Amino acid sequence: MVTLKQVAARAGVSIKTVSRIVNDDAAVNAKTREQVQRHLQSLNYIPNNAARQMRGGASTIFGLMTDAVATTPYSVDIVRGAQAALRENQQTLLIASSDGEPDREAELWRMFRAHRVAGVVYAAMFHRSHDVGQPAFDKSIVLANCFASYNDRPSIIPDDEMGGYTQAKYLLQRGHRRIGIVTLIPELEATRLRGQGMRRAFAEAGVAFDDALEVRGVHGALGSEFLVAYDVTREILSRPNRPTAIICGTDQLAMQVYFAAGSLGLTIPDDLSVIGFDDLRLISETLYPQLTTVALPYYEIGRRAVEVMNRPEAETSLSLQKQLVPCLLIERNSCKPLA
Amino acid sequence: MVTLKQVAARAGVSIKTVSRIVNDDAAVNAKTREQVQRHLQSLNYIPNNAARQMRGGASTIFGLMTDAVATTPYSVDIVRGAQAALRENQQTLLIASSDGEPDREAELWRMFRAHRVAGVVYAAMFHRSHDVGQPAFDKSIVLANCFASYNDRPSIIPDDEMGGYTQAKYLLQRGHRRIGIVTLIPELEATRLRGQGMRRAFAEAGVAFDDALEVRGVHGALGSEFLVAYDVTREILSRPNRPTAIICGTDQLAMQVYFAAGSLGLTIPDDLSVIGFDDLRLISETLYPQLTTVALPYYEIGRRAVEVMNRPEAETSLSLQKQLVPCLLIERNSCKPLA
DNA sequence: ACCGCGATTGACAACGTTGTCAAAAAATGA
DNA sequence: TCATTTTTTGACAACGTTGTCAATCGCGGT
Repeated sequence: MVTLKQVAARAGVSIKTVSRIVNDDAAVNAKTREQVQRHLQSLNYIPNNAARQMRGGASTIFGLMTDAVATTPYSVDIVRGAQAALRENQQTLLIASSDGEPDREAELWRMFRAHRVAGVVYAAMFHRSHDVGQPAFDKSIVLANCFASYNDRPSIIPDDEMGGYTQAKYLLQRGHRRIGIVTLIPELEATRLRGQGMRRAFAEAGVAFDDALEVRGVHGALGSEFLVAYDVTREILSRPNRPTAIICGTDQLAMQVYFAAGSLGLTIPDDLSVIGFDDLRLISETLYPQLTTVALPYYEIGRRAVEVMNRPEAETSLSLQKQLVPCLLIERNSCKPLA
Repeated sequence: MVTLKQVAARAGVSIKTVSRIVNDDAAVNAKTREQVQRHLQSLNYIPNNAARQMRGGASTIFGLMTDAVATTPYSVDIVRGAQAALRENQQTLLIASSDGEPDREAELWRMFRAHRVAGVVYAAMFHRSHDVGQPAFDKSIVLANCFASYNDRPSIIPDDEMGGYTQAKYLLQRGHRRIGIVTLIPELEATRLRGQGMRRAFAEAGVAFDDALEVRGVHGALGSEFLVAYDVTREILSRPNRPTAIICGTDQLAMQVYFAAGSLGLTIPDDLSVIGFDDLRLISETLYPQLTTVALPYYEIGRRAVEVMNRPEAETSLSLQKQLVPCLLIERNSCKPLA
């Protein structure tokens, strides 16, 4: 690799002068600058980051650690969002995934510290609580899609309560009263919050919430789930007074709801309205008819996480500790007002 | 951050001695070692990678550049595979995405060079041809999911020809003769190769290939596609002598085929067999009945890409220039032998 | 010609690490 | 005991960069 020294030798000036030009630093004679620049070009000089960092400058590398569960592929949008924010400042991302193993996670922290990263985003693939056991890490840590149980770290999470509220309100406003709910695993923070939001919407609309219409669409422990949405949906749709709409915990569940409805001869949205969650475009835009859903703002979460990290500590006031990112409605064709 | 110097001062030995212990290098007196180790622990020393690298050691950072189109979320498995391979050697990954912009791509190459990465994996989100315009880069570059048109770089790609062959053979072996094909955009390398593979399977089985049953399931240019699989499938299923099975270019297309079949009162797999491609678990395992499909080996592609990069140049013989990774059949419940 | 000034340039140290080589200490053999 | 070998340790340089400070240059004013 070409070094300043080599360029300096070729150009017949001192190392420092070349350095100045590279960083377009202090005043350099226009003529010299031009000369040297030519050599920089022709030798294809690129500054050595390691040397720069060692010299004491702020590191431009950030770390991103995920607990990577491959079942939620769109969560990588967190990474994309983070990269977009980093890009603005010419920073880069060292990424690694712990696969959920604590040993591996400790190893990664060491690795990040070895690289002297300027900060770390810890991104969970499910909205959940997570305690980063790294008091030794002196740089900023921001949690994305998860939060510390002691609330002692800034964290960026989706506003699931609002998401549930939005789902319910959308259907209630369109006249639906008997609304089925196919939920995710109750252990998930998301499930709890969304249920809360739905109940708030029902209360606001003055409609009684019918617990009997709320069923689990997923069974099994986290990590080894299996879907039962097809069966349970058939069941609630076969009841005497069947619901006119169904709220789903995931677009994936919505997919099974579509099939269950089809198997009973019900057409969406004419006979049944369906609303999803996540906006996995792969599904929501492919379903027929396309799915009205509430988007999980992964991209925005990643973006904000980096933004918070780049902000001077001072600004990271208490009010920013836990940032909620809105979950917005994406209207497509799977819902219909009740005549 | 704690340095060797600080540890040395505390332990009352020279910097070099501490260095030796950190790298459990030459012979060090057992007693000294133990003493110093205690201080290393208590001060929580972690070697500074930048300094190490500057000293001349091989860089442990690799670069991964993607052209990130968010529509194929599972392609991130390439990243996961790469990380798995890296992990074995304590190496790490600097990732960045060009978003398909050449300017941005050039910028990223500079960035990778600035960090003196030991090699770069260029991963495309679609199997396609790509020419890395970086002759200046002296480290190894491996293409993943894409290949150089001059074939001058090692590249790891899915064996799409075999994939298409597998799809067709699977159905032919089960007695299907009239087989519909819902394809991707013809511009894709994958489309061409799979078609080739299918024709090979038909020829081997002595069955005439009916071009009339091959239809496009996607319209529009790359990047702004829209699905028409639902409509075209309904069309071919409405013909007098309708196909008994359908081969899909994607699980996503298969999803629409399911809905098209349902809309005509056809049950899968009893009235129609369907076979997909990609094995997007989000879809293939959620469809009802679950989808038999051919897996795109993204994870393996990523793993091998790093493996090739870590191999000394010598071994990268010509035979390795273009590595095909097999696309294996994942058997589920969407196909049925013809009675 | 001389002085002083600003503009331009360069010598040198330092960042944290490790390879090289020599010095010091300990162990061995006579 | 002393010479010799072996083990253990440390001084120093170097990697590529930039901050500090001093040196040099050009030029206008006296």
